Amino acid sequence: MLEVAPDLLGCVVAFGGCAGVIVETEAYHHTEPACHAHIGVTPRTHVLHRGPGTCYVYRSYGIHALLNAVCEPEGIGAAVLIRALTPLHGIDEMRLRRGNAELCNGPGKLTQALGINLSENNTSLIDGPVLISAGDPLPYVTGPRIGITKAAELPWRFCALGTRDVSRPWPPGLRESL
DNA sequence: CATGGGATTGACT
DNA sequence: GTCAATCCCATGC
Repeated sequence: MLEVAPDLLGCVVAFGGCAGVIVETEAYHHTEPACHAHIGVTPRTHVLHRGPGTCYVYRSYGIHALLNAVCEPEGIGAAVLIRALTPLHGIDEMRLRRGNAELCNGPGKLTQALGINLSENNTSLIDGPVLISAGDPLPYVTGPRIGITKAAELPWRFCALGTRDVSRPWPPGLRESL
């Protein structure tokens, strides 16, 4: 889990003609209360227990879809939240959905840019429709996770260095790495 | 069956 | 910096 989250930095996520390089992730594990799987297996969280390569999409604040990659073995509830991408392909299509705002520098923004919604929940990240393919490792820094109220002190946020495409607040050291 | 909280964003003071 | 928007689902009566 804590290996997979930084490993995903530099990987490519693709959906419907659009693609981007992952530059920011956060790790969630059922042993800590910020993870949805912490409460156990329910109709909502069973997706988190289905094993590596499963796509978990859920709606936050009633508005935004957040994209996760399940990565612990089957039966262990855990996932990596994809928080930001560097746009790679289909940028025109992303702009149609996002307007002139930033395209992918936030978990709710990137799903809107790629067109991912709740119907992609519980699908395969290997067979599609959402695809994640391996990429070159990126240098990164760790920090506390963003926007949560429980277990906020765990340094389970992973940000690639040398890119402006991560969500705010930027971690210390990012600005200097540009 | 009613209620409340949430891994966010964008607009506004 | 603050705040509302708004849907899904877990929880409690």
